[in-house]
Amino acid sequence: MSGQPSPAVQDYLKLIHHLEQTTDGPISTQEVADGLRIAAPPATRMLQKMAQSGWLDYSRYQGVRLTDEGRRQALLVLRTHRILEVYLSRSLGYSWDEVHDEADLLEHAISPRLLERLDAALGHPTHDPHGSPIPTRDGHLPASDPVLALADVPVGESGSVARVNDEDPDLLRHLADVGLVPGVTVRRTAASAPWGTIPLQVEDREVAVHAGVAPHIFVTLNAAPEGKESSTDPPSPDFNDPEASS
Amino acid sequence: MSGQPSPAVQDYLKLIHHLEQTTDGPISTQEVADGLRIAAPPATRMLQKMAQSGWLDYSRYQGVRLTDEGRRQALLVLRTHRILEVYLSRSLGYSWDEVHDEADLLEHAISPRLLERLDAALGHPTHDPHGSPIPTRDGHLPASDPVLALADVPVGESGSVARVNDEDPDLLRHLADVGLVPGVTVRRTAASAPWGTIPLQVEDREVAVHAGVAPHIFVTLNAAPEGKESSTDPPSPDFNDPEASS
DNA sequence: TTTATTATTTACCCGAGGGTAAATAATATG
DNA sequence: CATATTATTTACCCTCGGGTAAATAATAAA
Repeated sequence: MSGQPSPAVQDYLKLIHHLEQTTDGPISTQEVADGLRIAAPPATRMLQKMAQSGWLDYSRYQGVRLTDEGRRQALLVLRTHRILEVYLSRSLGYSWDEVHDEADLLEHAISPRLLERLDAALGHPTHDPHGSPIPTRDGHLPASDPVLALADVPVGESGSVARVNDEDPDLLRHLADVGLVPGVTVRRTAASAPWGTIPLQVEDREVAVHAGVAPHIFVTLNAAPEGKESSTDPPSPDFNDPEASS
Repeated sequence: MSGQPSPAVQDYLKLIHHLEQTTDGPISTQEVADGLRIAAPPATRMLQKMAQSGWLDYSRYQGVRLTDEGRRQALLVLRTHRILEVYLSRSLGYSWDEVHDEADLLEHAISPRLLERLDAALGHPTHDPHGSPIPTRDGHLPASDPVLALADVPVGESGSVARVNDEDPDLLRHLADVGLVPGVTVRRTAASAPWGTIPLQVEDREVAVHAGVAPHIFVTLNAAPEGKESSTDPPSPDFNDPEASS
């Protein structure tokens, strides 16, 4: 049903997939309209049409859910987006707070062939610069290790930064400044200090971040809960290395 | 007037500029419609609208001409297109017969910022892989040396390939095969042989091309009309090096 | 110079994807 | 439980950029 989705449909699919990641129920028309910064009526109409095309399950007044085919398409768009992010970051010197907007511009214009060329030139990266996994060519997300928000890491425990929230460029710049990028080892050295500050050990440095940033950083806890013992090192496959900041 | 032209308007501007290169009178509605592979009526309507926006001079039944502002815009699109061609060719291993289509896909999506980054990364190239000059950032074409179609080069004369027609991928593949790429030295060794074949000396090799290809190759004649004497070598500034063929 | 041919234009239609205003369903509140 | 509020939907509008059919102007041929 419906060959290649239009750029607009791709944007809807991408957004709905994103919203489904952080919501369990169906996605409301309102959330979609807000996310795309358009009015609700055109969103309703588009969702109905996309349901007819088989991308969504839609029931009046109840919101939408991606179908399997819709999810596959969404993941293909996401694959394009994230490969472009890696390319902009690694090959063109973009900092990781700049890549998102530029990838949004390019993701609907690039040919499948160029995409695969970029992917190959990059050595088939598995994660984007923020640590988000890159879906496979056939539209599936490989299962990833369980992660924990840094806010929920118990005091004393350490782990490896797996992914950071990429929605706020200001946050990304700050994280680059303090060295909280995917792949680094981080340790909660103490309970939250007064004035909402969280003391951390990032690699060898002691830093303190505002409590508000902790929920946006996701780590994989180290196997050994105590001591400096690190059993096997490579839980981080091929993380890229976004430069510090602009 | 009219801030950023839409992708469609950009395509019209680019085509009209191209047609003006090989036609002296105004460009007819028919030529535009044919060039864009659309029907004449929508072309008429669009040309009228573009005239209102100040891109074109249009008079009923008489065809169109680019205004200065229209030409400037067309050259900016061409700049984007050609820088992308150089990038695809040099940095991503595209052969010179593949770059055109891919550049067409990307030229409307790339941000000005990324474009300037590519331009800088390439060292501000002055010509695309086919030898066509790249317009400047402010939308002007630097004056270039006079060229002569290989078909019009007198027997015995030699010159340097400045530019080749980039409209036919098959022709481009053939030219790459025989080594007729921008920058090489070519010499007409004899008059056209029978069966429409033209004998040439390309660098050190003797080749013969079909007479039909000669009008699509443009050379700058060497100062010295005879002998192997080549006065000063660098009339070709920074030509890129498209690989042989796929 | 009249006529046939071709190019151009006008007057329409279409789908895509935005917008508003108003009706209706769902939900929260008194 | 009745009512106020909010979300959703329907019914309509718009622009953009394609399309056809038919009228008209320009041009070539008889």
